[in-house]
Amino acid sequence: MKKAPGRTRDAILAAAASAFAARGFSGTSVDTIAAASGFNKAMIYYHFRNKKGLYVEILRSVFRFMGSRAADIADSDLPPPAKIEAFIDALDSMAATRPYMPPIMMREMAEGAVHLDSGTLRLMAAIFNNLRRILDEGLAKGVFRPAHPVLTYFTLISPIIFFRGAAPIRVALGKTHLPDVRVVDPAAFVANVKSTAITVLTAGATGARSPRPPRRRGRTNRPGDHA
Amino acid sequence: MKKAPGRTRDAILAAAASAFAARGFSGTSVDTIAAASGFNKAMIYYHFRNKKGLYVEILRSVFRFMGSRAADIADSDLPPPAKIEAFIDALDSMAATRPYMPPIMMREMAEGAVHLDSGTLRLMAAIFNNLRRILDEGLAKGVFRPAHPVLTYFTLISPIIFFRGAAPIRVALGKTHLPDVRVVDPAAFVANVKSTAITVLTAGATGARSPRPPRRRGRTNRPGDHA
DNA sequence: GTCTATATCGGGATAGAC
DNA sequence: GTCTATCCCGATATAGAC
Repeated sequence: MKKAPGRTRDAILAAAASAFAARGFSGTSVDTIAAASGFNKAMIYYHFRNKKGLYVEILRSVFRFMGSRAADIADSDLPPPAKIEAFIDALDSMAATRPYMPPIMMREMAEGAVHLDSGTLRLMAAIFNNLRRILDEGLAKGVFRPAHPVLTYFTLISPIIFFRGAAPIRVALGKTHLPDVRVVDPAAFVANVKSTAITVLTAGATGARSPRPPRRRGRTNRPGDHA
Repeated sequence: MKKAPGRTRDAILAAAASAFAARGFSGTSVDTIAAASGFNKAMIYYHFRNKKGLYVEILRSVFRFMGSRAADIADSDLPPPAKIEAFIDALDSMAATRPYMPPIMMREMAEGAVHLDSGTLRLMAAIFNNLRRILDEGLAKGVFRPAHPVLTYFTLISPIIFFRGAAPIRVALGKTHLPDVRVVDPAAFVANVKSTAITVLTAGATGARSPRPPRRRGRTNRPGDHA
């Protein structure tokens, strides 16, 4: 049925990503992945060295992709605040497009990145460094105030990853124990993260012109959207 | 050597919490926990039903503790902004005192809370509801603007959990790939989360008197980090 | 490249002595 | 309450046919 070159590999990778996201590395059996991919278990060992090899391959692609997007944004000619917004948008759209990313990232964080070889760690560091470049540029241009890059990094990344990654538990809790809580639109959440970031970064900057005054768009924050 | 009543149980719980945090539920073997606790594997099955029973016991204690702290704060007579700060402080001090908490929470989020029975989910919901009470009180008193509780919840929780939970990878990355990055003081990070939260919540509130004008302490944050 | 066995072993769980 | 010994399933990994 399925014969295209590299197709098998991709099917396995896709199935594995979802499975690893849902149940973690050791919680996922190779048989499960094989079944989900539509192929046999032996194919996994044919295309990848072993279970960990498959897992690391996924991690690498995740961080590589994020790193290249971050580099594109940092290299662009957008003004720094727009770069920050683009950075957040990119992160969120990746999380939305590839729902396996947030859980996998959360698990790796919790695990202390023991599965990450030096090359993959470099990819992670690259993402951070691109954010740092944006911050430095904004500072040099006088549109950002000084901000610790690590602190900023976590403040931007964590809400997106957490919100997207916690989607299943969020809806489960909403249905059973918090039925009166209005569902949160992901776009509203992202808009909120963006406007928060911009305001924090631009407030008190040395430079005169704040190229994009922090206004709220969307109805993230409107009278009466409390519970 | 160790004979005090309930001491064995506690030793097992402590060893299990660390192990589960580091390697997850299925990544941790019962033998490992037994060895770390100083007891034998059979003792685990004597004191707890099975591996999952032990795990759920830990989850329950975590959420119960957080829930009771949150309730205390919500019930206190502090002004709402101080309650928010106390809420954040409590969360962070729990994460600092019990380093196993952030990783376990991150893993449970990623897993969609499949290990959580209805009772434990109620405990989680209780934490959220206490935050919501604080927000409602602030709104009623005119010191907070309307804010969606879920959005606020994630914005407060995720940076703390992420930052504390990612401590191992943070230092590892810092040493190997980002040697020039200044180490972030957890206290500075928490201060930043607090001042951001307060400013966001109080900005544009209807009420006249803001019982605690959002001033920043520490140098994490300065003029106008609202949004 | 893809499949069907199958070897091998780790780990959850229990029996039963002390 | 605590230990040793053991059962046994499930999961990684491989051999080898097609």
